[in-house]
Amino acid sequence: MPFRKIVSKELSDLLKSLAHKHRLQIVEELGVRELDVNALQSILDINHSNVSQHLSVLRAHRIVVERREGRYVFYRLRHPELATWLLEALKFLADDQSELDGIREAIDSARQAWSLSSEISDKQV
Amino acid sequence: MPFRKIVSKELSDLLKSLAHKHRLQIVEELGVRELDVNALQSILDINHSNVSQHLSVLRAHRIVVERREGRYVFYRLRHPELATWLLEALKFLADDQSELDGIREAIDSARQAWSLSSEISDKQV
DNA sequence: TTCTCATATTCAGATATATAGATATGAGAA
DNA sequence: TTCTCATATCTATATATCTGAATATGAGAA
Repeated sequence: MPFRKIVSKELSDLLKSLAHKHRLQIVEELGVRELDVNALQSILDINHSNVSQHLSVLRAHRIVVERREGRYVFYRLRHPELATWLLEALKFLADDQSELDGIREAIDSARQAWSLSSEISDKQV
Repeated sequence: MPFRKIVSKELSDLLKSLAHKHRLQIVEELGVRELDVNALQSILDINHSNVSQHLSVLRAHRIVVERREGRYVFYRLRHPELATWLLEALKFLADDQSELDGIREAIDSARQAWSLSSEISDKQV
C-alpha cells in the first residue's frame, strides 16, 4: 500500500513547515487577521530577514497567500481553519504534566486569546 | 502576552516530534491497533534501531505509551484521537495541486484505509 | 544456575538538514 | 535618483537523522 508512504511523506512535509515556534506564531496571528511583514516582525520581535525566511517556507508549502499593495506585502492563511486545527492539538499537551506547572494556564490563556480574536476577525470579514 | 510564545514553543515541539514520515506512519498504525517494535519494523521497513529511536522521540513527547510483555514491548497512542486529528490535516494538502497528480488519489486511499481500520479496531476494543 | 537466542534500547560516528544573521538584490514610491 | 519594504543568497552554527556496534532484558534450554 504505497499511498500510506506517499501520504506520510506529504503530511510530514506539511508538519515540518509548521514545526517552528515563530512560524506557528505567524500562522496563529494570520488566523486572526491579515498582516504585512512589518507587523509580523513587531509581533515576533525577530530579525526582519528572518521573518521573510519563515514566510518563504510557509509560502513554499502554500500555507500562506500573499497580496501586494504598493511596497507592502500582506499575508493571510490559504486555509483559515488551519489555525483552529492547530489549536486543537493543545489537548494533546494539556494534561497531567505536573512538571509543566504554568504551561496549562498559558495554554488556556492562549487558546482563549487566539480563538476569541478569531471570532472578532470573523465578524470583521 | 508571553503565553502565546510559551504555547508556540510547546506546540512546535509537539509538531517537530511528529514531523517525520516514519514517525507519522507509526502514529497512524498505532491509531489502528497496538503493535510491538518488530511489527512496526516490518511495516516501516527500516533499520531496527532506527525504529527504536523514533519510538524514543515519541515516548519523550508522551505521544506513545509502552507496555512490556515478556521480551516484547507494545506501543499504543496515549491519545488515540491524535491519529484522527492528523488525518484532518490532509484537507490542507488535498486541493488544486495540479502538479501533484497522483497525490490526491493517494490521500483519498490512505484516508479511507486508515479510518476504515480505525473503525475496525474500535470494534475490537 | 549458566548459556543462548530474540527483542529492544542506547551509543558513537558520519551525513544531512535547518536556522539565524549579515549582506546583496529587487520592487515600488516619491 | 533616493528611500523603504521585502526577498534572496551566503556562511556559521546547531539539530536531526541514519547506520552499525554495543548494551540491556527476558525466555527457554541445559
